[in-house]
Amino acid sequence: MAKPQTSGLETHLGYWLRYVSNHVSHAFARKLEARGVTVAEWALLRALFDHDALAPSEIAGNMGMTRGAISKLTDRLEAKALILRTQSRDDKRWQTLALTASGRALVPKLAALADRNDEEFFGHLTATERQAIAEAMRTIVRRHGFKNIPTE
Amino acid sequence: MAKPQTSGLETHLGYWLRYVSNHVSHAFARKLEARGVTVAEWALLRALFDHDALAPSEIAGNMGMTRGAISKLTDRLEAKALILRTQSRDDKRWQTLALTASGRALVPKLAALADRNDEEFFGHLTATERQAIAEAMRTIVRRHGFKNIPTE
DNA sequence: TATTGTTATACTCTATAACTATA
DNA sequence: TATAGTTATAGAGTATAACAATA
Repeated sequence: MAKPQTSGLETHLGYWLRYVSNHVSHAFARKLEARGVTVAEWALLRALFDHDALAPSEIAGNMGMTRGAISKLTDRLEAKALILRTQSRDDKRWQTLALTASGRALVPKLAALADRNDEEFFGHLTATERQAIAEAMRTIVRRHGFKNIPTE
Repeated sequence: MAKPQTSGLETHLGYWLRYVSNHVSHAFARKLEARGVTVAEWALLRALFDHDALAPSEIAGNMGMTRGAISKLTDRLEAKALILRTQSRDDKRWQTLALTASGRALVPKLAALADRNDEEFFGHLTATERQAIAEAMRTIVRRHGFKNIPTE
């Protein structure tokens, strides 16, 4: 009748999610490494692929990172010639970020790596299982009002 | 007929797991902060709760961390008087780590925080849903031979 | 030599806060 | 003053590698 007083690590669903997520993410990071980018850089490049000309502070809001973190991230991406900073004429405090030609060319290749990584870890699940898990995760995001794009 | 060439972030199950896992883990970290420990420290303390007198290199193997990382971790835990380092008599290269009285008293309180955190994020799911997700994760761990205990 | 634990270095991401330039 | 972007600092985590002590 007495519940165990001290639950173990493996009794928590959060433990299992973190366990798998860490490995999946690290495997993805190793794949991206061959292209010279990190997971955070991939997330930003992918965002610019759809919405070019975003301002750093907008990105900070979308991705749940601080402006300082975005500043360092864009430093690295600019040094790799994957994005371009442009000052706004109207308000010189604002910048807009956009992909360079080589940045835009790279994104589909990175997306293919993401596809391959997902297939590697979740390919054995049925489509129904994958959808059920994804839906459960989306529900949790909705219920808790998460605003960040994960970058780890 | 043509598949989209450049898949988006949200098309990958790995993205959703990382998204939710990061938030769940950060929420847990904030709860642990009130007790002055990190998630990595919690995982080590919980391991010692079951298997006292582990050697740092054994822990490194179990948790998938380097010996250097364990060394820093045990430095902090010893400074907080939660664990004790003891040199082995037989082979002076070996140490054994064990919980102090206050360390042992703390673990059940941390476990309660973990229970509460899990309930907060996954409590709305049915037992069947939770078990299905946990089982899917365990299967992935088994298939890929993961060896690390997640500490982020 | 091989192994244990420690230390040093470097990098990523996180967070806070001070700083500049502009409005 | 308020805001955008930068920079500095500090901490936790990762990884590699050199190191001393011991076997």
